[in-house]
Amino acid sequence: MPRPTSYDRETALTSALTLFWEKGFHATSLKDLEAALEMKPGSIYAAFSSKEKLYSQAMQYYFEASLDAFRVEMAQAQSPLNGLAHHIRSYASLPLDHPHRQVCMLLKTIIDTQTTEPSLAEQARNHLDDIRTEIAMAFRDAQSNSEISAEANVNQLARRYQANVNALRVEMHQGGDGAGIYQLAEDMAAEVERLSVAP
Amino acid sequence: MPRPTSYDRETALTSALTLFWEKGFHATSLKDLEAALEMKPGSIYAAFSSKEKLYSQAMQYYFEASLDAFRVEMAQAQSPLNGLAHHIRSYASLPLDHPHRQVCMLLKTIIDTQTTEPSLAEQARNHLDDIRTEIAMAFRDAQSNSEISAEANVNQLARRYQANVNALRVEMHQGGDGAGIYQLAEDMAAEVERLSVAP
DNA sequence: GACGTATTTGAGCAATCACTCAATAACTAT
DNA sequence: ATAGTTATTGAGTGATTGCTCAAATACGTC
Repeated sequence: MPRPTSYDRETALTSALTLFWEKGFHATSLKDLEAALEMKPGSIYAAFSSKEKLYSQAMQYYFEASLDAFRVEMAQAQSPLNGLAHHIRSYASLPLDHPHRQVCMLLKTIIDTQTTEPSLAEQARNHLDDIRTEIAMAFRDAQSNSEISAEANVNQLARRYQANVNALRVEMHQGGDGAGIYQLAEDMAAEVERLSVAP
Repeated sequence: MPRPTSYDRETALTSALTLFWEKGFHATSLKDLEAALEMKPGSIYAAFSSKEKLYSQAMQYYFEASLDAFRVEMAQAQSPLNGLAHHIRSYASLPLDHPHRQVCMLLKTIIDTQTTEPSLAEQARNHLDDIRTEIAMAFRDAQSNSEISAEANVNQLARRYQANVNALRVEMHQGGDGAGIYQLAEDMAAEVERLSVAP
């Protein structure tokens, strides 16, 4: 009976995500969003309530997509440790203009909104915690496989691993030369592989 | 002959720095700055030309102070490698409410202004490069002392070191529990010390 | 083809943004 | 005291901010 929506929600969220990720929460205006989503202000507010809630939903979408992609990567890996090492190397081999060659959206959100929109920062923090838990699970899998030592502290390893990925992406964000970035990723991947115990 | 300025430039820059560091470039309004600097808009513009130039000067001030502090730390250290390891540990032992328990101002600037105020981002990048050069010099000193291997690539070590510090401060920025942070810093410091060759 | 429902429209809202400038105040030199 | 010089003042600039809402529109149903 009613008139159906003319926009695709997923497409709109993806556009919003790209824009927010690029410019940040404060520097992105509704005019920018209107252009990117090809929606008029009224429609945006009918669909997403507010700029902050739109950001929140775009971030949620990003988080779910990232986690899914990570799980797929791990499932396809030869072993958990291999998957983790490969994941790091995959960043360095991204094309120079790839949108993932920048700081993680969640990290950017925390830095951007910690003092001004604490609820967005908190959501981002929670998502990062969830991802770290997923990383810890991969290390635990490696433990179950006897790929790494049974005494290793998987939570600590996960924290270090995530810190490394964050640092790598921060370096990439600066658009640095390929060689330095590649070497850095290689160092970090090697650090993961060094955990492997002789079979 | 002329009327002297009533404000202290260094004090004003420090106040501006604190505010910008906390809220970021875009979320800091001139009203905020007027309150923090205790100056009226006209005076601010007479002294600093624009919001962007004020930010630039505050960042410059931050950079010089940071570099000076780092050099003092290194000069006081028992050895270059000791100094570098201690520097990392010093972050983790900072009081929980200390203003340095957050992401580096230069890193925040890059993430905040990369697409919107490219010249600020470039300035921040240059400052970070200068700091990395200083770190590389410390590693070179360690090499001269035969504290680390003569074959070590000091530029690569410096990049890794800086990446670690960035990652550590990103973790601290999230206000995480003391134990995890402490352990992370300890891991990173140990990584530096592991470079030491037997005497 | 007309009805009822829900979406889309876009001009326009008050508030805030970075910023300006003519007037005033505060100092030194004479 | 007075003159000369510069800093400070703060009301006010036009532009832009996030957001609203009455009107117009597009659909499925009967």
